[in-house]
Amino acid sequence: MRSKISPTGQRAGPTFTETARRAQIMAAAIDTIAELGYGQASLARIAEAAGTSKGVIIYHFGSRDELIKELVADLVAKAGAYMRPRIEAELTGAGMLRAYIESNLAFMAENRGHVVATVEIALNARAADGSRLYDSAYHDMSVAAVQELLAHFQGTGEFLPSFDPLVMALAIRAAIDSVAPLLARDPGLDAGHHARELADLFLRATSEGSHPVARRQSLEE
Amino acid sequence: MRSKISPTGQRAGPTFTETARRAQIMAAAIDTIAELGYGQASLARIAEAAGTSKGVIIYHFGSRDELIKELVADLVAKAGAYMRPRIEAELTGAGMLRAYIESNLAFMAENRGHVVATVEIALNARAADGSRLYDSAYHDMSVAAVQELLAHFQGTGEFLPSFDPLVMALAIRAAIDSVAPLLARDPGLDAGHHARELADLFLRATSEGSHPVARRQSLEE
Amino acid sequence: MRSKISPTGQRAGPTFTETARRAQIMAAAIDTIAELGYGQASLARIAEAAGTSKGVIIYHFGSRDELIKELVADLVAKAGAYMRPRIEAELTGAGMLRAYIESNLAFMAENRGHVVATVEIALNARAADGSRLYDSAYHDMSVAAVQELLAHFQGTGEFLPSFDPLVMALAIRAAIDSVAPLLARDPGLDAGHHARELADLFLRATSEGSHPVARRQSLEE
Amino acid sequence: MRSKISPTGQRAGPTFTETARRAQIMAAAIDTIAELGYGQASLARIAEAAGTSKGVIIYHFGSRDELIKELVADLVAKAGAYMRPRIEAELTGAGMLRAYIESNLAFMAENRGHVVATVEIALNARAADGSRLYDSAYHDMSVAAVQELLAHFQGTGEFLPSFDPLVMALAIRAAIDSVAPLLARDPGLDAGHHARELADLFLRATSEGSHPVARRQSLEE
DNA sequence: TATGAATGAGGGTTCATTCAT
DNA sequence: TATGAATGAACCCTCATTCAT
Repeated sequence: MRSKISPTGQRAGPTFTETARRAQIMAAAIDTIAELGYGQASLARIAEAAGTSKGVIIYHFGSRDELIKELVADLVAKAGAYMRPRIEAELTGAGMLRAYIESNLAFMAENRGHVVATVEIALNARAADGSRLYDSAYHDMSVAAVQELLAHFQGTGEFLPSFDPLVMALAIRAAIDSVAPLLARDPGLDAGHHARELADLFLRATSEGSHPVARRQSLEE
Repeated sequence: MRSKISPTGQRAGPTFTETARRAQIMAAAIDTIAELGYGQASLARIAEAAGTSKGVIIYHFGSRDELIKELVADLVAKAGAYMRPRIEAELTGAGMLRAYIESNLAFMAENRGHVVATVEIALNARAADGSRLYDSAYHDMSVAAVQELLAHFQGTGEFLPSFDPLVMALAIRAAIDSVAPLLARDPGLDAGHHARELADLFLRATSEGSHPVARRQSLEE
Repeated sequence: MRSKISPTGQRAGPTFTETARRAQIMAAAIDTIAELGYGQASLARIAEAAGTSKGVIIYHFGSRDELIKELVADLVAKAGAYMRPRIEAELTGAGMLRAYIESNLAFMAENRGHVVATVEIALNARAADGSRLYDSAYHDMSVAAVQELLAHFQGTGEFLPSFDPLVMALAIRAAIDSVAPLLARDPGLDAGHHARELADLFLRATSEGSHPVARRQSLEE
Repeated sequence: MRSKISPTGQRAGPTFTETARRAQIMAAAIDTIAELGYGQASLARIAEAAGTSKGVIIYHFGSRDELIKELVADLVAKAGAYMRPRIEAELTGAGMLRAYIESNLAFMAENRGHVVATVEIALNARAADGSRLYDSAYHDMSVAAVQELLAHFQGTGEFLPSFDPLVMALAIRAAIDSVAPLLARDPGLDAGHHARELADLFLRATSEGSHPVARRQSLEE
C-alpha cells in the first residue's frame, strides 16, 4: 500500500507522486464531504471529484475509513499549529480565552471546507456497533483543554468562581463548532465580526461585569 | 395509503390500530436513530426494532423520508407546546430567556431519545442534491425566535445594546443543541444543573454585569 | 430474512414459495460448485444458474457462507439417513464395514452433484484466518465413526489386532472421498463395481486372510 | 522477461540473482498457499510474505498461473528424483509397493509445505472454463504408474489376480494424498508410522493373506 | 532488474422500494 | 391491512495485471 521499509534497508519515504496523489484525493474528499455530507460521500463520488477511480483511493489509503481518519488527523494538526502559538502568546485568562476563540474562528474561516468536512465526520462517523468514532478524541482534545483553561484562571481569581467550567467549556465549543455550517452555507459571513462577538460574549460570561475586559486589537490586524 | 374519504362520504380518520401502529413504528425509529445514528438506521433495522417488516413501514408512511419528516414534526410540535406557555408566563427579558433555556433543556431531558434522534436527523438528512433537509426550517424556527426576543429587550433597554443578537442567538441555540449528544452518551447527566448554568451564563452575557440577575427558582420546583 | 416468530404469536414456518426458492437456489449452487469449483462459484454465477439475482440469494440465505453451510448440512443429513439403517442392519464387523463402504458409494452415485459440491466445499471453505471451516466437523463425523467401528471389532477379535485403526479409517475415508471427483468427471463410472472392489480391499486389509469374508449380495440388488 | 539469447550470441542463462529471487518467491508462495489455501493466496499476500511487491512476481514469472505451474513442476521433479531410485532398487512387487508408499510419505514429511501447497493447487486450480488444471496430468503420472505396477505383478502371480488394479491404485493414491492435510494440521504426526501402516494395509490387500509379507526395515533407517 | 502507480472487473452485502397476494 | 418476495442500484473492497519509470 504505502511506504514500507524496502528489503534493501533503504529508507523508503513517500514518493513525490504518492504525496501529490494523496493530497489531491484528500482535497477531493474534503470538498465532497463538505458539500454532500458524510453519508453521501461515497468512494465513487470522491473518486469522481478527484478525477480518478475508487481503486486508486483504496490503493493509496487502504480503506475509506483510513482516508477519513487522515482527514481528521490532518485538520487537528493544522488547527493546533495555527492556534497554539497565538494562545500561548497571551498571559491573562481573558487574553487566552479571546485568543482561543478568535484564532479558532480565524482558522475555520481560512479552512472552511476542511473544517466543515471534519465536523461532518465527527458527527457522523460511527463504528460497527453504532458508537461515534471521533467523539471521545474530540472531547478530550477540545473541551477538556478549554475546561482546564477556565478552571486555571478561576483559581487565580481572574475568572468568576461561580460558573461550572465544564458547562462553560461545552458552550464555548458548541458556539464555535456551530459556525462551521454557517460558513459552509454563507460564504460571505464575516468571521472576524462573529469571532469578536463570541469572545465578548464569553468574556462577559466568565469575568466580573464591573470592569469589562478591553477588547484587544483583532488578531489578524 | 392512509386515511381517505370513504365513498359514502363519511370522513374516515385514522383507525385506532392505524394510530397505534404508527406510534409503535415511530418509537422504534426514535430508538434506532438515537442509538445507532441516522445513517445506520435503515428501514430493516427500524422494522426489526418495531417487530415488523420493512413493508409495513412503507405502507404506513409511504417512504422512509416521510417517516423521518413525521418524527421531526412531532417533536417540534411537542417542544413548542411544552416551552411556549412557560416562556409566555414571563414578563422580563431575563425571565423569558431563562425560561427559554431551562424549559428547553427540561423538555430535552424528558424526551431524550426523541430529541437525540431529531438532532441526528437535522444534522444528517440531506436532499438528493446534498443540501440539508431540516436546516433552514430549523434556523427560521429556533434561532430567529431567540434573535427576536433578544432584539426586543435590547430595544427596551433591559439587555445590553452592544451585542449582535444574531450571534448571541446562534450561540444560545448551539449551547442548547449540543446537550442532546451529551444526554445520549451519559444518561446520568444533571440536566437541571446544566440548564441553570447555561441560563446564568447567557444572562451574564446579555445583561449589565453590575446588577446580576437573581436566579429564580428552578422551573420544575 | 427467513421465518421469524410473528408478533401475533402465530407459528410462522417457511412459506411454500420460500421453500421452493431455497431449494431452487441450493440446486443451482450445487451445480455451479460441482462444475466450476468452490472458488469460482460466486453469487453472481449461482444466481445466473438459478435464474435470479444475487439479491434474492442474500434475501433467502442471509449470506453466501450461510448458503454454503446449508448445502453441507443438507448433505450430511441425507447421507446419514441413507447409510445409517443399512449399516445398523448388519451384525458382523465385516458386514458393517462392507455396508458402510457400499452404502456410502451408492449414496454418492445417487447424489453426485451434491457430493462433489460438498467435497469441494470441505476442501476449500476457509475462515478469515485461513483455517478450514468444515474440517473438524468432517473428521469427527466421518473418520472417527469408522475408527470406532474398527476398534470395536478389533476388540471382539473379528478384525486383526495389528493395524492402527486411525490410519485404517483415514485410508478408508480417503478412498471413498476420492471417488467424488471421479464421478464428476466420468458419468459412466460403475459405482457398484468400485464399491465392491473397495469393500473387498479393506476387508482383506482388516481381516485374517485365511478365511476371506464372503462377499454378500450387492446392497442394491 | 526471463533469460533470452543475447544479441552477441552468448547464451544468457538465468542470472544468480534471478535464480535467487525466483527461489525466494516460490518459497513464499509455498508457505502462503500451505497456510492460507489456494484461494486466499493472492499475489499481494505472496508478495508480502516474500518481502517484495506484486510487480516483481509478475516480472519473474509472467503471471500468477505460471508461478503456480512452476511450483507444481518443481515438486513433481523432486518427488520423482527422490522416489524413483528407492522403488527401482526393489525386485519384488511387495518390495516395490512398500517402497513406493514409504518413500512417498517420507518425501512428503521432508517437504511438508511444498506438498501441502501442491495438493491445494491440484485440488483447486481451474482453467477459465472451470476444468481442473492439474488433474489429468496428475492422474496420468501417479495413478497410472501404480496401476501398472500392480497389474505387472498380478501377471507374475505375486499379487492376487482378483482385484481391479485401477481401483486399488486409486485407493493407494487417495490414502497417500490425504496425508498432506494431516501433515499441515498436525506438525507432530509420525509419518514413518503412518507409512508403515499404509504399506502393511495395502500389502495385505494385494497379496495372499496366508504368507504375510514381512515388513522390511524402515526405508530411512 | 525492479518498483510504485493505476486499472477495471468482479467480489459479497446493504439498501429503499415495488409488487402480488 | 399486512406480508413475504423480489429488484436493482450502490456500497466498500480485493484482485491480477499493465505501464511508465
